[in-house]
Amino acid sequence: MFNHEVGKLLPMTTETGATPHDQDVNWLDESQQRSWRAYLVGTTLLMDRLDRDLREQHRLSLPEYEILVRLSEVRGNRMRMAVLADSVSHSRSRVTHTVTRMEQAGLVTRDSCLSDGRGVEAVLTPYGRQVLENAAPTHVAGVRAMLVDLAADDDFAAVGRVFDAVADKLVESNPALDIR
Amino acid sequence: MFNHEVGKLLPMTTETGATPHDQDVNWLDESQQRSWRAYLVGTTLLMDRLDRDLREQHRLSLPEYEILVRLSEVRGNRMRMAVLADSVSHSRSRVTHTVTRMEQAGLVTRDSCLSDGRGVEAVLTPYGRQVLENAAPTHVAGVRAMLVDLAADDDFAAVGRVFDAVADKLVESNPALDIR
DNA sequence: AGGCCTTCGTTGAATGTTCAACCACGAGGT
DNA sequence: ACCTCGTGGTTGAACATTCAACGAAGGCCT
Repeated sequence: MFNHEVGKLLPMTTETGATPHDQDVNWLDESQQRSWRAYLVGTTLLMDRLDRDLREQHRLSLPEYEILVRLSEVRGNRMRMAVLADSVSHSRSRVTHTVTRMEQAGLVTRDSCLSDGRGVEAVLTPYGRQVLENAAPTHVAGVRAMLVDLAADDDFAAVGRVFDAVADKLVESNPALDIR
Repeated sequence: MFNHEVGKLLPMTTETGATPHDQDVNWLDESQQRSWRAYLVGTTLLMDRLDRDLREQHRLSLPEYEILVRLSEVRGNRMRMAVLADSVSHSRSRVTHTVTRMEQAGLVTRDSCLSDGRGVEAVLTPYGRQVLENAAPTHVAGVRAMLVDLAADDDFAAVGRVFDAVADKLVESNPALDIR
């Protein structure tokens, strides 16, 4: 018998039935599925919105904003490219491109690293700091309005725990290769 | 006095100090900041990884996979483009492009809608179903290993609640405009 | 029938991201 | 000094996404 209804599964579960090596798959249960899908669409909409707000109000993308924040937090307002990349969890290539755009916009400059001939540091400019300081209030307000203030404190703390674990796991299992 | 240390704030909080209209900003507290950042990097790493796994093992991107799932779940395995777009929370344009690629790969076909001359339906092909059924177990295993099984049941349920609220809020406040 | 407004979906260009290849430099061994 | 290897960062092309503009059809009103 041929099963045309794959079943109500979240973006990933697909209770098949007429498929190769099945029933040894550990599908998500109903409630897990709902949570997973809520997370998927919620995250999509949220990131989309935060990015849009920053762009419209400050001509800044979310990834650019994150880089400005990282630079603003360290002493000297300068960071090696690789460290910066790790800290935002983006590929090196991506950070190179992003920093190039930010450099053209006057938000940062590049400076070669004295202690290591290969190294390059991204440096926050006064203008970059200014843009960040203008953008930050808008952004925080958005994060509150669309996320933090919608959740019970305990629930939001749980989100923190869960994704801490996720990040640990994924940094851990990072296939030594420059996987990114 | 000029404040060079912006302060330890999450990707968004930036306790400024020497800035325009400050202190009327409702910054996140320490714990909220940690949660927010964990969520940001965790999500980045997680999506990255799930996408990579699908690509390497099944020549399928995560957005493509989600579309296959949606189609597989609905009666007739066909869906209007707009409904599909809403269900995955992507822009119509994006879905148009994605479906075009998927059509070229033989995963879906397009069919014009009889009841509405403007309408177009995406239809899952048998091959598309096959690819989905092959990919699903891998994908679910990934979702479990990098997320679900790392979290306490209560914590994961909390994630569901939080992002349900987020999605509701954002669909709600959707500026009537075809914002996407 | 005509006109106006909206929604549906597509298009192509601009923008961002990934991917593979690459060069320069540092580290360790001989 | 010389290899060899790994790392840091960049490059350009391929690929994916966004954005603004558009044509086609439905809905409504007169």
